[in-house]
Amino acid sequence: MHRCPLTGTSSPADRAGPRSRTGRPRSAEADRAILDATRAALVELGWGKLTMGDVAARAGVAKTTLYRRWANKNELVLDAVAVLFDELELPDRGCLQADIEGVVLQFASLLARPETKTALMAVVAESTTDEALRVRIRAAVVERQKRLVVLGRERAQARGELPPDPAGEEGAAAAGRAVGLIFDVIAGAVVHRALVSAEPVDERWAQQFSALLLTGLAGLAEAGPAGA
Amino acid sequence: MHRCPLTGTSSPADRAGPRSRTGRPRSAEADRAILDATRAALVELGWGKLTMGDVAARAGVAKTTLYRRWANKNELVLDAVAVLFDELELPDRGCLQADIEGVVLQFASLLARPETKTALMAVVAESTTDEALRVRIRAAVVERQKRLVVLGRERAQARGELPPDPAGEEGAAAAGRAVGLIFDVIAGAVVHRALVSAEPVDERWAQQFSALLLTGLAGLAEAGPAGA
Amino acid sequence: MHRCPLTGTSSPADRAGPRSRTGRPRSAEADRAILDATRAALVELGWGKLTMGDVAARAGVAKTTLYRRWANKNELVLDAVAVLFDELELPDRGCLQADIEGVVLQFASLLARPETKTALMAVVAESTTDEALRVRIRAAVVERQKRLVVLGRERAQARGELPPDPAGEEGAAAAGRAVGLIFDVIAGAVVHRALVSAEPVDERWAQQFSALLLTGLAGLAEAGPAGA
Amino acid sequence: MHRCPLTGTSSPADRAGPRSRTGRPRSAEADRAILDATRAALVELGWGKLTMGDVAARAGVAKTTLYRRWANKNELVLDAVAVLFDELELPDRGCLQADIEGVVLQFASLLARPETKTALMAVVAESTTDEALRVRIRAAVVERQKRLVVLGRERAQARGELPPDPAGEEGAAAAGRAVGLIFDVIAGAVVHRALVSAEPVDERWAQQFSALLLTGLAGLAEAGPAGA
DNA sequence: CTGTAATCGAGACGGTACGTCGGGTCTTCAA
DNA sequence: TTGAAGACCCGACGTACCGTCTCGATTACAG
Repeated sequence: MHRCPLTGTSSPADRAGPRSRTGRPRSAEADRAILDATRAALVELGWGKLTMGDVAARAGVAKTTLYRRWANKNELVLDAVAVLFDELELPDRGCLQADIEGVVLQFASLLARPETKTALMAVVAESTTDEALRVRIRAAVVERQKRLVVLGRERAQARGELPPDPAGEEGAAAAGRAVGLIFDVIAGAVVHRALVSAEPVDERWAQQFSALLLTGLAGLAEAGPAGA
Repeated sequence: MHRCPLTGTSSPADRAGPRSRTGRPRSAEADRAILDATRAALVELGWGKLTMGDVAARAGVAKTTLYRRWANKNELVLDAVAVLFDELELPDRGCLQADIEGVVLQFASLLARPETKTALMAVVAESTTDEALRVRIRAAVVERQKRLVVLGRERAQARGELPPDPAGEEGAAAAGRAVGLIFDVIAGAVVHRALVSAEPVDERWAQQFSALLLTGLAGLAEAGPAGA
Repeated sequence: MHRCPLTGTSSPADRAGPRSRTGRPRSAEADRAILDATRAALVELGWGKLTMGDVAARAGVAKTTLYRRWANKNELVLDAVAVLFDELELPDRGCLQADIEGVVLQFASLLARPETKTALMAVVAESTTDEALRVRIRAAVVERQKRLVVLGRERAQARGELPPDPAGEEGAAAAGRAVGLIFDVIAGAVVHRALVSAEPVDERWAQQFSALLLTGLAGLAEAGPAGA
Repeated sequence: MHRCPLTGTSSPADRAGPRSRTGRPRSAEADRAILDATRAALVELGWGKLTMGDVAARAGVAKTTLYRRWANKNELVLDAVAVLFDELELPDRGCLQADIEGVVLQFASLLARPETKTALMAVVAESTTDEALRVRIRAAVVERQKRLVVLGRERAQARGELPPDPAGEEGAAAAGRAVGLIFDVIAGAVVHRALVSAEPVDERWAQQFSALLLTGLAGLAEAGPAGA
């Protein structure tokens, strides 16, 4: 296969290996048009009814141009949706609970967008039988969100709301595990409520959840050094 | 339309509307064979490559027979997978934390099965553009799991690990919200770790997660009566 | 391959082997609609621009229905055009030369029809690399025309314009060779003038050609018994 | 358009309109390589499966280079095949019948070559819907062969086997018609036997055909002055 | 010896058709 | 009425060629 894995930042037009020195170069504008068209098609049609031919037509591009860049619908849609996760930020709201509430609501509003909600689950579903896609998801989605957790934790430690990371190699590993745990709890709870339970993630829920998590974190911090 | 919505317990062969009194009765064996074939196909092919024709061939049945019982692929797969959730139980392990750990590991091992993991996410993805399917999912999956949370909570209250539900209509509502929250946190975290982060849900993770949740619940119980 | 060779008379719907006793039978109307549509498309578009999709659309039929009956464009077009050769007849014009002129003009007017002219050469061209097609052409076109030559010869013999076939096995072989030769001369000359030289096959040409052939036949008949 | 019609003798590299005095000149070697590659591809693949890209690759040349010289597949293939007709000659075998037999066998052996047989019919088929191609075929194939007929006739007249052309304008016209007729009969019969009837053009057939034609010509010569 | 102008290989591009596959329906015959 | 078989319509798939285009790099001739 001549396509190489997405690093999470490179544009697809770059991904033709070592950039062949000869021949007509790939059109960067086509890249942009295709991704825009993909998002538009997701909004209108949803994952299930989105077709490669339709995306090509919307982008004013030949189908071959799509397939030259992406091996299949999964990878195209993932790339199209991944950039939306760049919008997530962690504004400083003064205290940890407010920060958590903020990120929960922000994430929830991202999931409320039709292109995100329909695409994300579908791509995860496909990734259960497609190792390459699983790797791409980690790079394009998981890592992009995890850094928010890392940042929030550091900020809370700076404020004294959480104890500093334990020293040593083992301490770093424990901190890493904590970040992973927290990330799965936050993202998992929000996604599950929004898409599986199919109930609204509103202010009240965000507040209750944040309270639960905050207390839990405090307990974890106490027990952590000894327990883990 | 001659098909009626799945209640979550009835067998598909029962669902032929007013049950015609004449003609050849539907084969119950066909039902079983179809659902078995569906699960087998999910394991081998995953959701994306599973086809109705293939399921019919595996089951030794005509496609007509499938469509007489299920309106489409989504509903068939959902029914085929839903019964797996009946395996989930809540054995009494003596204390709340152990109970939580138990249910987490049990759910994780269910999600580790290829037919569950690929089908669940796919069906949820489809449900974002299919209201009927969303309803079916609630009945077949969400409610089936939620009762475990309810049961666990009652058991913990009986043991005195959690305060009893507040009285009154408003108290019942608050209790309901708490169940929903806890359910989304547990199921969401496990699903997210298993499928999105794609990392193992092992004893250590289950223990850490349970500790986090337990502390959180205690805090919630204290603040709950006043705060919510 | 599940398709069997054309016998020249059977309808394509019959050609599904031993006629499976089960399942929905093939639509005879679809057969007719497809062949009609093929001829119409040939007239409008010519061989080169005729597409399977377009034929299907004209016939109000799915592409799969075409492919279920014919393996490719060549075979479809051949079948569609072959029936036109049934129109050729040999009216008794009283003497051999007049009969020859008649058949020449008749064949020329058949070749003047756009569907015939574009299709015939194309199919012959393809047959140079497709043995199965070559067989089909013999059955559907060559044999259909050759019988006219046989008939004309018999009639001329009855009139005493040509000597009777020599007796014996060898005589029959010689007669067969003569028929083949005459056929290739007539059909070849007309096709070549019409399509390669691209000049009109009019009364004058037909008369000249018939005179040439008639004299040649007389000479052949004289020399034949001894020379061949 | 910068391409001019083929005269039948010019090399494609000459045909760049007013021949710009500046810039890099076209590679004559490329011309040769392309035509060779085209013939090779015809042999291996036949007309139907021959592709421009494949020819370019075989010739070690870019597709651009092909299209700079030939407008399309038809014209390229025609040019590639046309030169083969230059091989046809008319060796003096002493008498008219022998000359006819010679030319028939020679033409038959040319048609037996796979590149000729597949290309000739295909190009003729295309020419039924392409006027420009028809003109090209006349120049590249028809005229090239017709001169053999003219030559053979003159030789036979010199030998006294055929009467001399009648004098006057009308006589010249009649002679022209006779050449055309003879040409279509010879070429048509051979092509038809070889490609449509798909039977061998061997010595015996050639001899029988020549006898037929010779007698016919004699009769035509007698009747001609009066009848035409 | 420097510019101008055409060529060359390479390969991306917009199109059109291909032949196949899957979804879901319909038709026939047998049970 | 159900069930197996299989034809049907529809629409998308991913591929293959077409003929065009844009690159960077050559290669001639003109000044």
